[in-house]
Amino acid sequence: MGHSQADKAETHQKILRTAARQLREEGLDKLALADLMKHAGLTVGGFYKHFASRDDLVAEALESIDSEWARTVTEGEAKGDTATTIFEDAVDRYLSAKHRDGLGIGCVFAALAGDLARGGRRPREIATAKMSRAFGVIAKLFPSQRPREARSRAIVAFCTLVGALTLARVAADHALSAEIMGTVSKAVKELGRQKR
Amino acid sequence: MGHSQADKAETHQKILRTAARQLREEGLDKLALADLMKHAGLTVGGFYKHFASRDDLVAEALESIDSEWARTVTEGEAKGDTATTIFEDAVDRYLSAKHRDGLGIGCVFAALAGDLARGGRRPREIATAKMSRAFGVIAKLFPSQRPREARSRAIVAFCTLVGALTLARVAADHALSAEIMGTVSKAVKELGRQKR
DNA sequence: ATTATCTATAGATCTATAGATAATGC
DNA sequence: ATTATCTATAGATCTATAGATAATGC
Repeated sequence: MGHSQADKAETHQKILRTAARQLREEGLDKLALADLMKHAGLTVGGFYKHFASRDDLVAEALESIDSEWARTVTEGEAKGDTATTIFEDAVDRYLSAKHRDGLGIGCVFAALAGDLARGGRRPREIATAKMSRAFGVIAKLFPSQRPREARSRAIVAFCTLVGALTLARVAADHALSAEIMGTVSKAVKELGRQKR
Repeated sequence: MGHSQADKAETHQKILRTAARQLREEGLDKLALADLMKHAGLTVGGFYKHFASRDDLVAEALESIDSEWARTVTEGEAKGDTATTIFEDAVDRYLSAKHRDGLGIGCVFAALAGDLARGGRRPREIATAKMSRAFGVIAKLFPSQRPREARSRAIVAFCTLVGALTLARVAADHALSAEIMGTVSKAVKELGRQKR
């Protein structure tokens, strides 16, 4: 049982990582603190030395989830990929069976947008900032388009991807789920290829 | 305090209507039976004369929510509107401030897709059937397109609309919320106007 | 006689706190 | 001395059920 400041910081991060996953898997309201702490290898009593309230945990955990889009772009640029290649790789990864079936490590909007829409001001503001950033990152991947067109298409692409992944997760029918992902993947890639 | 069979059937419908609204407003898991019955003008004790379990209520309530799309099409055809007009009116209504701010009487997917994705088999199967029907209804509004194209575009349109409304509800920033709805509205209408 | 509704409550959650224990760090 | 963690629990939920009451309908 370590108690050093370094140990505490590590514990804090461990709780956040666990919460970030469990929130997306279970929903904003269903995550239970005792269960969270158990998954983090701790007990519930220690929780309030790390967070002033459950709401604070949720806010910090949401903040800690960073966009895959930004990471994908940085990696793609390091490899020298074109913007189109980077965008299409990101779309493939977004609309993959792995992402569809991996709620806990996936897109925060596909997992939690419904909860966030009903949520308090703070979670919604955190999510809004992430959304704006995503629009910006995607728009930059449409360099052959005029800036205003690129932003519009980025917004449309993002809404379409989030809607498609969410609905593919709802679809109880495997074939329908795959059809949604395949169809939308093609359509969204075309948005990125448009000139003008 | 009436107890006739007719009264009971009326009470049953009243509970369902109330639940259909409250489920969308609060989420699949947060609706509380005592609160539901109170909103329906009753007390919690009577609940289990109408439903074998909470799960049964949720399933029946989800079933009872019928798609606005089908109704819009029937009404439009009665007025003699063209398919394009019907589609674009429906898009305008879907991406309106009224729909965005009226969770309880709006699209079941925009309100509950996240919850449904995590839900049990039964709610998901009910939702899947509704989703398939929506794809079919929208595809028929694209009569100038070849059937397979029309279906693909209908799927893309529906995913885009659901994603856009959900994200417009999340956006804490009014301008951003309006930008999402306006941008997506234009783009989705273009999908309907394409020939080939 | 049957049953739709009511009041009341048992049992199972879940958040937040109290108090004990054992390690850190001045 | 301070504090990170533990065990235990108070108080507030929520689902489901028990038993009383008052109306229906054979």
